[in-house]
Amino acid sequence: MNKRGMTGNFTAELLLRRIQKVTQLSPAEVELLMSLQKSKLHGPGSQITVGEGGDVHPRIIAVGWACRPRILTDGRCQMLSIQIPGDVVGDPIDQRPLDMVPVVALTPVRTVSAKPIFDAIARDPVKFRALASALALLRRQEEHFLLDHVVRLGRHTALQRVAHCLLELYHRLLAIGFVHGECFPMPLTQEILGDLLGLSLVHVNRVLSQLKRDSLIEMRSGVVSVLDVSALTRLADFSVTIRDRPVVVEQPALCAAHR
Amino acid sequence: MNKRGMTGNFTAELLLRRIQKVTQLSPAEVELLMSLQKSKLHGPGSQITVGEGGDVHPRIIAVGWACRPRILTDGRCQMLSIQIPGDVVGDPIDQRPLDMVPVVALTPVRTVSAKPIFDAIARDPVKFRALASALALLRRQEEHFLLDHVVRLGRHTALQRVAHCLLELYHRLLAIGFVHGECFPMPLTQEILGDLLGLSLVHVNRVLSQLKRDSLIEMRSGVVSVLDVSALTRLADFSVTIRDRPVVVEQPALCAAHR
DNA sequence: CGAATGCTTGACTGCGGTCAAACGATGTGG
DNA sequence: CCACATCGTTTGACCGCAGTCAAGCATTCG
Repeated sequence: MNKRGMTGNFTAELLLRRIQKVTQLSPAEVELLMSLQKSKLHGPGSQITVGEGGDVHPRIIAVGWACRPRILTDGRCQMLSIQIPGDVVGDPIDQRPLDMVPVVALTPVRTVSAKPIFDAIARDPVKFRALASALALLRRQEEHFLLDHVVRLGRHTALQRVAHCLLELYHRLLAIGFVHGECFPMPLTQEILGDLLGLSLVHVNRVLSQLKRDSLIEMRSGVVSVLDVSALTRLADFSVTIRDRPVVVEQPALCAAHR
Repeated sequence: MNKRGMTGNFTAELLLRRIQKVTQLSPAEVELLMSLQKSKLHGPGSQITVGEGGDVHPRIIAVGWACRPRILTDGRCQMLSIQIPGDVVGDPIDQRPLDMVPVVALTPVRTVSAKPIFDAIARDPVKFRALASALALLRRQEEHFLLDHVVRLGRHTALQRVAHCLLELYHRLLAIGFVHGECFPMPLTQEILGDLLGLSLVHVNRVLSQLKRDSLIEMRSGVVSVLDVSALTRLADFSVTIRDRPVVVEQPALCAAHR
């Protein structure tokens, strides 16, 4: 159904779209990405990256949303991240702790194995040089979201956290073409949002109601409409730093900005 | 003053001690580490990693404590991490966002340039193979602390956050031989602790008072005594996962533990 | 239809923030 | 040497954001 009548490998197209916005891939690399097969289905609650033997399998999310939960001893839960289509999980390079954490499907999720990619890069680093650096960029983006997550949890009010989270999702979904006008799909329940943002289910609901009341967003049946991006951005102290190098703080004077 | 009468390069000894607990280095690698010179002094509030031109310089902290602050638009501050002697900052490999963030001295800090290390690894990856993998391990440890930080900020009470933080510092300082008995140096002010743990200065004080009142810790003039490690560990839901592979969660069932 | 899941609302409570003042230690200049 | 400023800690009073408990509602599904 593609305009160019390709094989219709919907899977890698998202990742490809994302990568090609920042990196020029060689034909061989594009071909490798488009050749990925063997998609696998994961029901909600099942682990995506951890295989039967306990070893980690790299996979690309094609459809559905996932997360990386950390379960506390009292049974409560804190999400480290949210994964959406086009995200690579279980990246074996560097054995990063974040990628060693189990990834759990939140909706029905369809993935393809990314092992051919990493095998190819390991076999011929030169030929797949651009692809490797594109994946490194994805890793950096992920860590960037993690740093934002820390600030969000540490210093933002509930209102700011929800707004900031919606904006992050807005920009991430924009990059894979999932935003139509000002609307995007948002299958996360309010309980999951609470576990992500360090809030209670009830309070997430109250905050969302307020955002709706103030006409900043709309939300119906799994679809969010961001009515006022700039107002939301101001409210959430959100900075669009999806680029390569983060902004460097001007002042050497630590927290001298304290008034 | 060393038992073996070495050059007395106190600097790299801490890093060396840390590395040799987990990795066997070759004589050439040890020699490289011990040959590092040109230590530089940074006053409190000054940036360590960012040089004059805005480029990032890798350095090893020899003396003093530092942090990675994120300043919000309203002037408040959230620390992403705390750095202690033996920590490598501004690691250029992978251009990790965390290592691109400015590192700011909290006390007077003495560092040495780690550039010779990364140059050597780039020049002869085989010869300095063990050193490279040791540095990769340090990066992983750092990311591990970051993940803990997220959980701490998201789901812990003020009491747990402070306890958890003290335990993290306890174990990190233990690894570089800075813990004597149950005491260790702790030059962080309560304001900095607040900025690290997402709490107000006042509340940090209240919590510390409570921990003292309950005889879990003592604290006088920049020295902390952990009186009851196990009680503190239980209180803070702290897990000692400084090893290579993090523990894998048993249950595939997401947050089914929710009672 | 009932059961399960997720959303919404209200009442109440308490953890932790804010404001303010005072105290102790350290340092500095007249 | 003392007066004074600075920095960090400590304490009290007050308040509000957000958690908890509980019930009711909406939607989907078997």
